[in-house]
This record gives sequence, structure tokens and C-alpha cells, in this order.
Amino acid sequence: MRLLTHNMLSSNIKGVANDFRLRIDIEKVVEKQIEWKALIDASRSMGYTKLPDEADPSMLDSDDFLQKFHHALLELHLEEGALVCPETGRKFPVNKRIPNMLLHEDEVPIWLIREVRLVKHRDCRWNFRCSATSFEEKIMLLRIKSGKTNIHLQVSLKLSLFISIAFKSTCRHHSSSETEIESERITKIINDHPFPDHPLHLTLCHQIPPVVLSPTFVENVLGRLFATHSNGLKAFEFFKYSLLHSQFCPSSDAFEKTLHILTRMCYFDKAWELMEEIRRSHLSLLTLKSMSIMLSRIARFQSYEDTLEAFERMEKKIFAGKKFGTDEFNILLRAFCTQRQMKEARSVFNQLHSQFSPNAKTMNILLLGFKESGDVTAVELFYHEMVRRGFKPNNVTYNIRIDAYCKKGCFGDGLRLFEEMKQINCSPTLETITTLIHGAGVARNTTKAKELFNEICMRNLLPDIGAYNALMSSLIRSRDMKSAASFIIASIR
DNA sequence: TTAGGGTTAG
Repeated sequence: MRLLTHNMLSSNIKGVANDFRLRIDIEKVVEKQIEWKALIDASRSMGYTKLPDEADPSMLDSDDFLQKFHHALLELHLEEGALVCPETGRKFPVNKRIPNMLLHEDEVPIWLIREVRLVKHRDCRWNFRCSATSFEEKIMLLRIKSGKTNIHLQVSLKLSLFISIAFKSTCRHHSSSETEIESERITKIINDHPFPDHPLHLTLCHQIPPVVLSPTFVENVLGRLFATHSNGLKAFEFFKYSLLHSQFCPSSDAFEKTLHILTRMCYFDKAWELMEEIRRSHLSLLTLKSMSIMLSRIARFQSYEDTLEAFERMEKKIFAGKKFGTDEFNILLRAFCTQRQMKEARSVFNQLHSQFSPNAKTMNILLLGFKESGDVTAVELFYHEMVRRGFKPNNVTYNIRIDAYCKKGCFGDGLRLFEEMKQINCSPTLETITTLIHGAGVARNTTKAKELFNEICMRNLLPDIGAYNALMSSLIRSRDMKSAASFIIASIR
């Protein structure tokens, strides 16, 4: 199975539009019995204005990639918040924007260019509208792959612009699941509530019967509150309400979301209060992840000393006196590293390494921190220190160093480390090769990028979305549109 | 927020 994302497609089309002015081969379209007029008419009816009136010979080109692109008949239906392909019945959920789509074998791939919005008409119907500004960007290409027939090159299929959408006036914007509808309703109530002028829990008591308070529902509401940047104190109130009234044990996800919401808005007192409460009532929810959320935010918004104090407070008070070891030490270091506070990370390491025996992961966390700060010299210096201290570099160590070079445009150095890796029997991973493909792109070396992509399969690894995106972006960066187009065709076969 | 890679959009 091959995977392809909307992003890959859209970046490719953007490149096509820029470089080729999206030469639409009218003659070929007619020759292949594709209903060009239908496409134009449908586009006009959608309000597109910059449409060519007639075939412009200068737009013709012998390149056949459009022929390969323009495959399908599209008449999608919008039902209950989902796009439905009439041929296969497969549904694609629709939110404010159609999410990135993955293309699977035997499923309907949807290629979208730029942003697509659902627009509500005055008569309560829904329709699609592209937000892009030029015709090139407004065309959306869709392809239906029938289970039995390979239609890649069978361009005699009817082409019509898919935008003729059937709709239901009753359709909902989001998923049809009852939990989602209910959580959306409760989120709105919470967001509109005048808390803290009036108590929120009374409203929640009125609006949410305890039986509705499933872990999924609670996570759903908190997720929405998180996404809408709602008042953190309201989210906290809601979570406390769920702790009191739900017949289920709260999920770690709900707890972590609440912690995220509170710390993001710097409500650290409330966050500690929440941790204390969970320590008393649901100790098992206190995990390294929740500790990491808290420490990262404190490192970001408070002082170095505050962060160290918080770490101590975690050990002595929150985590029930558990003796902290390497894992917890790594979390502390990572908190500084992710905030790019490498002086602080270094200082903590020097200060505490004798107390918490560091491991290879510890060293890689620091190495990564130096890399993210964009300091290749610091990466190499720390790498040598790591070796001097007796740590054996592993795949991750090499991947970080290779990425540091590639991001700086030193592709040759990246390749050198790649060779070194192989020589010492440290097997390159999918991440190693993806990094190098990206590095080849930065160095505008598409030949090497393609070679590296092929090496993935030669090493019995399976390319994933990251690897595809890396090659696609490398090709686009070098304006190698032909390779980009054939890469797409090859990917979906 | 996960010791490592890619993309976009908000």
C-alpha cells in the first residue's frame, strides 16, 4: 500500500501552476473525449471568473502529465458531514477544512488544491468553495480507482468537475456521532458561560446527565476547549465536574489535556492543584508524560530555579515520594531542550548527572537540543563528549548528527556519516534516509534524493508519508516537475 | 508530550 497526502499533491500542483502555468492541453482533452465544456460550465456556476474562453494553442504542451492526472468522474455527495463517493460508498469526514487525505489502494483518493471551505447558502444548502485566487489553484482533481480496472491511463473516462455536490439541508458540519454532537453543544455552553461571575458547575449539573460523562465525551469536550483556546479555568471546572460526577475512571488523556490547557495559559497554581487532586484520587494517572507537560511549560514561562524546584516538588510531593531515576532526569533535561534553553540543560546535566546515571537516551536528548538550536559545532562537540564519557552512539545519535548537517546544507557531511554508520554496523533507519532525502533536496541534488528513496525498499524498509513528502519536496524545490508528476503516478499505482 | 525524519495551516 502506498500513502500519499494532500500536502504532497498540493505542493506539487502549486509547483506545476508556477512553472508550467498549468498548461491545459485542450486538444488532448477533446481528443480524449473529456468534457472540457462541462468543466468550464461547472466552474463558472461556482463563481470562477478567470476561465479561458477557448483553447489557447500556446497552452498546449507535449507533456502528458495532465493526461495522467485528469481521470475521473466526480459527483460526490455530502451526507451527514461526510463526502461520499457514489461508486464505492466510501465516506470522508468533513470538518472546517477537509483533512489531509491518505490514499489507499482500492479507495477513493481525493486530490484537493489549496483550501476548500464548506459554504452555507441562504437556502441552508451547503456547497464547496475554494478560497484560492486563480483558476489554476481552483481546479481540483479527483480520481476514482475502480477495484477491477486500472484507469490511470484510460483517459476516455468522463471528466467533470467534481464540484457538483449534492447536499442535505439537514447535514451537520461535524461528525454525526452523538457523542460529538453532544460534546460540541457542551463546549459551546462552557465557552458562552459567564464564569467566574456565575458558578459553572451548576450549569454543568443541569446540562450533563452523569450517564453522558464517558471518558470519550470528557476527552472530546476538553479537546475542543483546547482547540478553541478557551478559558483554562473553565476547562479545569469541567474536568473537576467530571471527576465528581462520572461513574467512570478519568482517562489519562483527559487529565493531560486539562494540564496542557492550564499550563499553556500559565495557570500554574491551578495546575499544581490538579496534580495534587489526581495524586489523592487517581495516582495511576500521574505519568512521565504529565510530568513532562508540566516541566516543559514551567521551563518555558518561569525561571531556571523554578523549574528545578518544580522537579523536586514532583519527586517529594506529587509522585508519592517515588525515588526519581534516569527516566525522570531525562524528562527534566528534555523540558529545557525543547525550549531551546541549552545553557540551562547543560547546567542541569553537569549538576545532576552523578545523581541520576545518564544513559544513551539522555545524551541523545541533549544532542537533539543542540541540533534544534541550529548549532552544528555544539552538536559535534557534545557528540565527542558523549563518546569520551563512554556512551556508544546509536541510530538515533547518527540521525541527529546527519540531520544537523543536512539542515545546514552540508549534504556531503551527512552522506559521510551515513557511510560511517554502515561501516560500524549501525543500521540506517527510515528516519536516516528521510533526513538524507531532505538534505539532498536542500542541496538541490534530485538524483541523489531519488536514489536514496529507492534505497528504502532495497533495505527492506517501508516508505511512509514522511519519506514521500521528503522526496516530493526535494523535487519541487529543484523545480523538477516532470519527476514530481511521475513520482505521484508511480506512488498511486 | 513521546530520544530520531517529512509536509501544511492555523
